[in-house]
This record gives sequence, C-alpha cells and structure tokens, in this order.
Amino acid sequence: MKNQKVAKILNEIANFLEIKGDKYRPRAYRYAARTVESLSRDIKDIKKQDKLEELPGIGKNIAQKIEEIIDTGSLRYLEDMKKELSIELKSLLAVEGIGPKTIKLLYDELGVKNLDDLERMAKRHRIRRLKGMGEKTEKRILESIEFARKNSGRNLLGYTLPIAENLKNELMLLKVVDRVEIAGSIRRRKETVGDIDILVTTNKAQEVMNFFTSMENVENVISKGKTKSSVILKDNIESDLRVVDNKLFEATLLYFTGSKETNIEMRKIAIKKGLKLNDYGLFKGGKRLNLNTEKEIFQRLGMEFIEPELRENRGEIEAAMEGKLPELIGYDDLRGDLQMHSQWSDGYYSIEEMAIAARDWGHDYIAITDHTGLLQIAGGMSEEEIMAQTKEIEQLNDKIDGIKILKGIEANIKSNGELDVEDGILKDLDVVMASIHSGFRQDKEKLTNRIISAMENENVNIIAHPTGRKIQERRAYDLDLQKIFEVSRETNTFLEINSYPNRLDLSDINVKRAIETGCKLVINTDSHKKEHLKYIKLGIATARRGWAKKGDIINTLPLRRLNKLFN
DNA sequence: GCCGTTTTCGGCCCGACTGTTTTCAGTCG
Repeated sequence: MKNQKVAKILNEIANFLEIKGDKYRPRAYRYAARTVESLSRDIKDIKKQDKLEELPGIGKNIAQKIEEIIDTGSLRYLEDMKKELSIELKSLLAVEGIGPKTIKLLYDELGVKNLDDLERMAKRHRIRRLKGMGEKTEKRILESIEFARKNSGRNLLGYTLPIAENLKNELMLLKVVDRVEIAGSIRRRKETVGDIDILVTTNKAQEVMNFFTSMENVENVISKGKTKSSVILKDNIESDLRVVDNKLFEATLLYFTGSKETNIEMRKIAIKKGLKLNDYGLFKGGKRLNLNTEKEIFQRLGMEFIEPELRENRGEIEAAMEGKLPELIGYDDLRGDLQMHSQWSDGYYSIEEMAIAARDWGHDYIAITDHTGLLQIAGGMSEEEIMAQTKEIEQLNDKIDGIKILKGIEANIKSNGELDVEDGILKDLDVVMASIHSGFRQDKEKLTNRIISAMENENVNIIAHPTGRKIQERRAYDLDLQKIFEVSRETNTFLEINSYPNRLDLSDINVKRAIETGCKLVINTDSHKKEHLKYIKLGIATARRGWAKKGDIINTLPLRRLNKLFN
C-alpha cells in the first residue's frame, strides 16, 4: 500500500509547480500520480523488476523520483520546494474558489502561508484590495475557511477501509489470534474516519503486539504495550490495536464502535434499568452479567440489535426500544449499477470490458452513462456518437451472456435548466441521468429550479450526485432539498446515492430525509474503471446509514420491474 | 515532464461560469 504515499508526494509536487506558474509539468505529475494510485500491484514490485518507465505517464525523471521515495521514504526535490515556499498548500487549496494563482498572489502580497493567515487578512479586508479580488471573493473565502478547517485530519472511508481490511486479514493469519474486528467509525462506515481501531483476542498478547508493530506497512511505532499498541502506517494513518479478553470481546467491541453519543444514551438506558454498562460489559449490583455478544447486551437492555451503521444517536435508540428499526438493505441486495463510463467519454475501458467486469462482480444489468457534449474535458459525446454507441450496445447485448447493458447517458443540466441533449435522442435511451457540472455557484433558487426543471423533463430518470458535494473538497450546492425530494417523488425521478469515495452523494442524512419524504433512490458507482465497481459497497453503506430498506432502492429490482419504472 | 502508426520537438481533452473586469483571468470539472 505504498502506492498511495507515492501518489500523494507526486500530487504535492504538482501543487507546488502550479504555484510556480508551471503549466504542463503539474499535469505530468498528476497524471503519473493517478497511474500509481490506481495500480493493482505494489509499486515496489514494479520497481524491483525495473519496469517503472513502462507505466503510462512515467518517464525517466519521475521514475527516478519514485525510486527515491521507495528507498528513503521521502523526496529531496519536494523537501527543497517546501523550504523555498513554506506554504500549507493542501489546506489552502481546500478553500473554495482559491487556486494556485490566488495562493501565490496572497503569499507575495500579504505573506499568507496558512488558513490562519488567510482568515486574518480576510477579516481585515486586506484581500479585497488586491488586484482581481473583490468584496464577494473575500466574503466567500471567509465562508469556506471553516469548511476547509473542519475537514483536515480525517481520511475518506473509501481510502481507509481497504487498508483496515488488509490489517485485519494479516492479523487473522496469525495462529495465535482468535478473533479480529475493526471497530470505531470504520465499522459504522462513516464517510470520513480518524484512525483504524482494531480489537483482537489472543492468549499470546506479546507475540501479536510484536507482529503488529513490525509490519511492513508501519512507518513508526507510537506506543507498544501488552494490551494496546499504536502505530503510524505508511499510508499516513494511525492504527490502534487492542488485545481483549475473549469473554469481553463483544462488550468492548460495542464500546469501541461508538458512536460516543450512542454509547452515552445506551448507558443511560442501562442505569434506568438498574444496570451499568461499560466497556467490560453489562453489570448488575457490581456483578458482570454473563452476556457475551452485542445482541445479548442489546436484548437485556430491552432493545433490538442496532446495526453499526445506525449507531449515531439519530433516533435509532428509540426505534430499537420500540422494535421499529428498519430492516436495512443488505450488502448483497443490488442487482445492477446504473452509472458508469466507458472509453466513449472519460472512462478507461471499453463497454465490453466494463460489462464483463460487472457480470463477474455479480450484477445482472448495468447502464453505460457516458458524458455528453457540454463536458468536453470528459470527452462528452456528440449526438452522432450517442447513436453510434447505442448500436454498439445492442450488438454487445447479443454477444455477451449473463448481463444486460442498458443504453444510458449522463446529460448536463445547463445553467438555464435545460439539458445539453435533445429530447428526441433522450427518449430512445433506456436510462437518462442528468446532473450539474457547471455553474454551481448560482443562488439557491436558481440551482434548485435547474434540478427541478430537469426532473420535470419526462425523459429524465435519475438525478446523479444531486448535491454536488465532494467530501473534504467542496460543499454541497445551496439547494432547497426538501422541495427537490418532493418533486422527485411526484415526477418519479430517482435520486442517486453516488458511491464514489469522495462523493457519497446523497449523504447518509439526506438519504434518510429523502426516504422519509417518500422518494425512491438508486445506488450507483460512477465507475470510470472496472476497478471502481467495488465502490458500490460504500454506496450501500451510505444507504444503510440513511436507514434505507431494500424496497427504497430501485436497483435491487430485477430488470423487468426496473424497466417498468423508467417507462 | 511525458509522449510520438504523420513528430525526438512541440504539443499537452477545453468550455462554462464567475467576478472582476471594460476584454479577461482564475477556477472548476
């Protein structure tokens, strides 16, 4: 998993070069970073075979830098740039509307190096006096500083979960380990997570700790004890391992899964029943009750079992007491994936390759939904290309067994609310998605109306990534979501839960609101490569966190019934 | 800094949108 670290350094270089005003080298570094990031093999192995330069976007120069990163853990070239320009780039770039050029201007003119400097200058109205800046820009900077701050220091679930699962698998291979479980916000599948909490049971604690602290992926050891050890992984995430007594395992798991708020509420309920709940179990009169599973503990407290994804103190405790928890959609309930891209726009693979990968994943159907004309950077298709693609899909459906490919599209909602594809073309497609890719700084009413007019187009079936948020990058558009939910229900336009790791849009909370309003949703991956199909699990997790049942999600339906919904 | 079924040099997905401009620069996807 060193790949992520290499990619991160390459991206950092790109940021610095951009500030320096370099136009094309940043692009080269970013392209190389993307290549490294999406490798299915360990970059170290490729280096060993001396094949770095065979990777797309990696030439002699970058290959050398990658070697240095692998050998020494850091890169002289980047360290030097950091010294030359001591700016906290990443956090500044997270401020909306600020890019490299503006950062350079702010640094040169006002000496802004970090978010604190930026905030101070904005408050003193120093920014509006700079060339090209104005009152509105200054105001927007101030508004988004808080957002930028709040989002640093946590990691995307989609990035951390595989790392955590790898750790779990490695630990499970040890003979002396009996049980391993990932706890904390990862077990709850929260969209961003702090660190990786792992619990194990073993009768050879020392041996397990020795293993944990000397794993290959460990950058340095923070602490090492008999029952708890902490390390920083090379992926730049902290991981804590706790050794727990076998009998106490699930009580401890319950405690370390959280959320904190849910734990507090459950402890209050225990007290009301004359009991005491802590991380060692449930106690009565100082004596530990013999309850060894989470289920038994919930039961003894008079509650239904609460799935980890629901443990956020958002009403699940009351529902569990009343026996009214929803039966959540399962991780195996989906039959298809209705958003993915191919080489016809900005995808990496052919339709055939995507279809076969989706079939192997277990889907019964997929929709190919490439971008349309307006989005040129993403290879948007012309109307002629759309029709040609349609023909290809028909031929592939004759050729490939075991999966049905739906003819779809991801059309753009223009700033006036119209789509960038003619209705005459849309009506012949199986699935029409519409989404906003530009002009998202419009005011609330205008943005809301854009989406509503797209939903009112009878050809439109799905609104993709409805709020446009990007976790840790960009806030959601300013929308009247309640109104959108109502129109969605009335027009039978389905709202997407986009599974892409930094989108998860709708978010868990909005999923819950949409379902309460009576909307039906669809969970898609927005895959641009076949390797992205696995993200569907993140979308399902988000649906579960939003209390979604199988019946709330349309792509749990068999194709015949799904098609009826679209007609 | 990478890349090359017309190139080993000279290109590098490009248009919408906004805010600051009175013709454009920066940001975003």
